[in-house]
This record gives sequence, C-alpha cells and structure tokens, in this order.
Amino acid sequence: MTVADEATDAGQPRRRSPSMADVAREAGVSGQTVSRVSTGRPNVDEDTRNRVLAAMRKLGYRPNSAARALRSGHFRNLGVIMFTLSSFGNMRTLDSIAVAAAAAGYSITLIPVQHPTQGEVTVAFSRLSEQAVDGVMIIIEAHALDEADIELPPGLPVVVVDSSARYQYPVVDTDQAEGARLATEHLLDLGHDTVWHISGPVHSYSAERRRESWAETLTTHGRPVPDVIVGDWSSEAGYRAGLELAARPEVTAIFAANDQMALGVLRALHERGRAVPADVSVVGFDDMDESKSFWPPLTTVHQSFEEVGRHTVSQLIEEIEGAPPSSVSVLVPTELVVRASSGPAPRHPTADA
Amino acid sequence: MTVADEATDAGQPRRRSPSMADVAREAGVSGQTVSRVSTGRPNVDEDTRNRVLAAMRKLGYRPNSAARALRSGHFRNLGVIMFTLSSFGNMRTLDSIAVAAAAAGYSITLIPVQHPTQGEVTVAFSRLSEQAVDGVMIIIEAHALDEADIELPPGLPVVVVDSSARYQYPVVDTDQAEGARLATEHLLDLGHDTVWHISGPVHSYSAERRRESWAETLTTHGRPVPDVIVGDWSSEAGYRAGLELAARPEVTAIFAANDQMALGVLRALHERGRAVPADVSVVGFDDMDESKSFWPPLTTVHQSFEEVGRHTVSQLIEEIEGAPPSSVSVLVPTELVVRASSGPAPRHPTADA
DNA sequence: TCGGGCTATGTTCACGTAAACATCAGTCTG
DNA sequence: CAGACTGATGTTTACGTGAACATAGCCCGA
Repeated sequence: MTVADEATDAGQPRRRSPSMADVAREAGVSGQTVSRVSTGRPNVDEDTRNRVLAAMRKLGYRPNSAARALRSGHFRNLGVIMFTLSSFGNMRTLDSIAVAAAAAGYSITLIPVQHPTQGEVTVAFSRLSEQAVDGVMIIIEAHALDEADIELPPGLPVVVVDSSARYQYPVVDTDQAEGARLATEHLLDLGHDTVWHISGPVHSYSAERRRESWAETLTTHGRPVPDVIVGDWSSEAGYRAGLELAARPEVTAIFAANDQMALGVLRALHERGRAVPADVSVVGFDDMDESKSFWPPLTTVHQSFEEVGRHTVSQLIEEIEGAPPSSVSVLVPTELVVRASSGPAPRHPTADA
Repeated sequence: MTVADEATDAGQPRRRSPSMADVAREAGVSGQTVSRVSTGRPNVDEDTRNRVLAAMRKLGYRPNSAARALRSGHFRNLGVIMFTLSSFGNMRTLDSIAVAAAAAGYSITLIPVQHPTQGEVTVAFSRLSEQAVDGVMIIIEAHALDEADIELPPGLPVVVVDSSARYQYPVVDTDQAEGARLATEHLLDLGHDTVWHISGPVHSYSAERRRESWAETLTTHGRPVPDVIVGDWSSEAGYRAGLELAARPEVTAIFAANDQMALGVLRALHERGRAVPADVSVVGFDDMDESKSFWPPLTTVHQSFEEVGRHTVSQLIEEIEGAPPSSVSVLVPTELVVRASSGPAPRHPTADA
C-alpha cells in the first residue's frame, strides 16, 4: 500500500538501503546526475531533476553519509568535548551550540569527560581521533589542563569556550571580569562598606577571574578585601559558606560566584534569621531561569550563554571552511539584573554614630 | 624534534593524513595486517603487532571513520532527538546517555528540535536520514506527536524516552505514576484533607500521568479532587499558581509537578505570609540538586535520570547489535525524599472541633 | 554556415577500509 | 612420517559517492 511496498515488490527482498545506482536506474539517468541532484548542484534540467527526485522518494533513498564523507573529506559534524555536562552554564551553552550548528547544517557529536583528570582527557582526545568530526569545541574550566600537553590531531580546528586564554586556540568566553565588577560595584553603590565573596572551585578559571575582578574592584574603591570563601558551585557549598557568613554581624553584602551558591546562601541566612536584603544583600552570577523565583528574587549577573554558543560555532565553522585560523578571542558582555535580594546597607554596622 | 617531524622529513610535505597503506609500508606488512591490528583482531603475531603499532605511532595514523563505516556498515554512533534541551530532566538524561554510550564505545550525535511542531520534527527526522547513526533515541514529551506519522527511516532502531507508550518503539521511562502517588500519599499521611496539584503543560505526557495518578490516589483515599492548576514547568508558572493558591485558606497541601514550579510556589507563599510547612506543605518532583537548598528544603520525588539514560542506551545498543526488537518497556522506580517543606496539617482547617 | 562556447549528461576512477579468500609454514595425530 | 589442521599473513575486491574528464547537442555571432 505504501510507496515502500511498491519498491520492494520487485521480488528479492532488498535488504540494503538503496544507493545512488538504484536511483539512477529507476530514473533512467547516470549516477552522476543523481549525485548532482542530491547535492543541489546546478546544470541539471528541471525535468530530469524532478524525475530523479521522484525516484528518490519512491525508493526511499537517503545518501550514505559515510561514503559521502569518505569521498569529500568532511563530515559536516562538530565535536564537543565537555566536562560535567550537569552544570547549568555548560548545558545552556551546549543547547545554543546545538541550535547554532543545526542552523549551519552541522551536527554535534558529544564527547563527555567525566573527571577532568589528565588520563580521562587523553582518552577523550584519542576517542576523538576516531571520531568523524571536522572541528572541535572544548568546554573546559579546569586550568589544571593548561600545562598538560593537550595533543589534538594536527590540523583539526579547535575553539575553546569559557577558559584560560593561555591556549593556542581561539577562545570564546563571557566577560567574567566585567560581570564581577558590576556585581561588586552595585553592592558598594548601595552603601555597603565591602563585599564578601564566595568563589567557585580553585581549579576553575572562570571562578578565578570573577574572584580577581571582585578583589580588584574593592581595591580600586579603597575598600578592604575580605578573605574569600571557596565553594564548588553547588548550592550545598553556598549553604555552608552562608552559615559561616551569617554568624558574622559585620557581613552585609555577599557576592556569590554563581546562582546556585547564592541559593544556598539565602537558605542559610533564612535559617539564621538574617533578613534579605534588610540585613544582608546577596548577588549571584548566571541569571538562571529559577533565580527570579528565589526567595527573595535574586539580583544577579546575566550572562548570555546563547551568544557564547553562537559565537563558538560560527568561529569554528569559519575556520573549518577555510578562513585563516584567527586567534581573535570573543568576549561576550554581561548585564546586571537587579531584583529583590540586594538593598541599601543597614544603618548599624557603620557604628560610628 | 617530535615524532611527527621525523615522519615528514621524507621530503614532499604529506598533506593527507596517513592511511593504512602508509602504515603497512612503514611496518613492512600488508594492509590487511594493519587492519587486524587496528581493529584488535586475533591471529597476529606479537612481534608483528608491535611493529605495526610502532609504525602507527610514528606516522600519527588514525583510522578514517568514514571509510570504516562505509566498509562495515555501522557507525558506532547514536542519535539523540530532543526537544528543549534546556529542561532540567532532559539535560540530566542526556548526560547519563552520553556517559553510558561512551562506556559502550558509542558516540552521541545531537539532533535538536526547537519547537515540537510537526514541521520541525519532520525536518529533524529528515536531517537524521543523512546522519551517520546506527540508532536513535527520542526524548520527547509532547504526545501531540502520537497521531503524527513519525516516519523514521525503516530498519533504524529506536528507543523512546519518557513519553507515551503509544509508540511502536520500546519506551524507557520513570515511573511517573508511582512518584505522584508517593507524593500525594505522603501529604495525606500527614493529615491533610486533600492535595492541590500544579501540573505540567497539557501536551506533556509526563505531566498527564502525574496528574492522573495524583487524582487517582485522592479518589482511592476517598478525598475530593480539587481543580488542577496547569503550569508549564517554569518557576514563573509555579509562582503564579502559588499566588492563586495562597489566597485560599483551605489549601494546606500542594503537589507541584516539578521542583522548579515548587520553587515558584514557595516564593508566592513567602510573599503572602503563609508559612511552609506550618500553614502549607509543598512537595515537588525531580529532586534537582538545588531542591535541598530551597527555603525551606524541598520534599520531593527523586527520579533517577541516570538509570533512565543507562537503560535507554543499553536497550538501543542491544537492538542495534542484533537482538530482536523487544517491545519491552522499562519503568524506572522513583523515591520520595522527605525534607522540610512538608509537615502535619494545621489544626484549624479540620474545623470540626 | 561554421566554429566557439555553453549546458546537460555520461564514464571512469579513487577515497580508506575490512570481508572473503588464498597461501604458506609449522604442528599435531595416528 | 604423511595428511590434516592451525595460525600468521598476503591478495583481491566492493562498499557509495563525487571529482575530473569526456561527450553531445545547442545557440549565437561573424
């Protein structure tokens, strides 16, 4: 009844999927003409093209991508090496990468690395060697890998996302420093004497840059730089840090290096009965969807993962399709989103009245 | 200085990456022997194997996956068609799929579909046709697609995740009904007269099953079934629903269909001054990492995305590697995680004293 | 009217791999 | 000690495609 049935009524059950030759026979043309139609090349008569298309539909022809790749030397496929897919930012970035790649006619192959140890990374890269990719994006935050000899197959275009600029490859990243400065200055503008910081893990380059920029901003404004509390991006770590800070009455402003830790801080402050923002102001970083529904809604630094993904893909494809390997790095701007978790500094701590 | 340099000192700059033939020449064996070493086949002398391996290293040989796929007919690559990558559950599932696939020696190709409209889906599937995949996983929640003629290339193994069982393919899913029952009964056990429900969007099959199971549980226990408030999984929707419910004093127990909506509910209850859990108990679904840091920490239904991903991959690979296409569906159990957002029903609403 | 150039189409071939088959030297068994 | 078997290796070939080249019909201007 279906078209497929008609195709198989020839007798012998055809197991293999139809090839160009089958279509050519069906349409009464040469294989080359089928190829031309299939790849959308010009110089094919309108009639012939239609006849070929009809034959393709009838036989259910679909081009064999392996043969095509073997012949043409490229796969229209991009690899993504990523650590901890389960992080909010990485996922959003991956999403926009996938969409941008699809729009450009490329597909995405995921190469997960569970632990950013040298061994695992090497394995991932060697697996990559057998992968059918035209280029690779590396989403990596551990700068422990800087010193490691990340040895990618020579000639394979690479773009690094959100990481150290110390690589030999082009880098696309959010402007971490700007974001941290915006957050810190926002709190200073509200009259707080200084700002406490809960940072991401030590091995994270993003965390490092947010921390440095926070400290620098305080120094620029002539404020004391409190000791950093080091977290690991998780809300649990934020909670622990929050408990610590809640116990100290001089703390009136906290800048958490991401929203999840900010969430933990909020919980700790609630538990200890310190009002937000009346007693303590909290600012996060990321602007994840949920932040606006935190209690109270979180003031945070919005970063556009979409734009990072878009830039990454376009940069990579540009390089793949012949542009000279530009070492230009893209820095995506951030934006402060003020909500209810930050407010004027309380009167008392100034304590000079 | 490096090995690569030695390989190119022959004179002519070799642009193409080395093939089996190059390795064979270097090692003084036939191409077939190189192939045997490369694919780990037996019947190769230890000496010969080492010689070939050395030649491979020296030349920097890496097998051409396109040629390999063309010859062998399979790609060791699985496609994942997914809608809204940006959803918490989908991402976690994808993560575990990627890890499980990597462990089995398969890679993952992402085929994103931005909007689950028929048109977009058709496009995704036709793009898939040109994709080099041995099988496909579909992570889909819109059962609007049930009626649509999802026409996948015939003979391509498929496993559907987290969706309607009305498909002709094997399905792996969380036991949504059990989870909703656990949540509802937990609240009833705490003495609440009934449980209000904020569901996911109407087109979502998961949402539908949670809603049905919630209603059924209430009925089984002889409780009235309140009107459902329909959300869209977002914390914003939860907030709006929460405002609505906070205004009604008879509401003492709320079961939100996911944690994000539960977060919005908590915010609304805080804003309206209804204490959690003293006045109102809230239970979510998903057990995302942040739930434990909500204020108060959220009682929720834990679902194991990891296990869903693992089962999906193993089921698919089984089918690819020759097992008869089993229509067996896997149902992954859930678990109630009791935290601080649920507690005994307040005295007054019983109002019969 | 003729040839140059253009368009539509066909023919040949190579891409790199692995399956199928062929060969050859040992090794074991009766 | 012959014949059968085993293990190591080589030879041939086809997988499906698209580039390069070849051919043939046609239009146009001199």
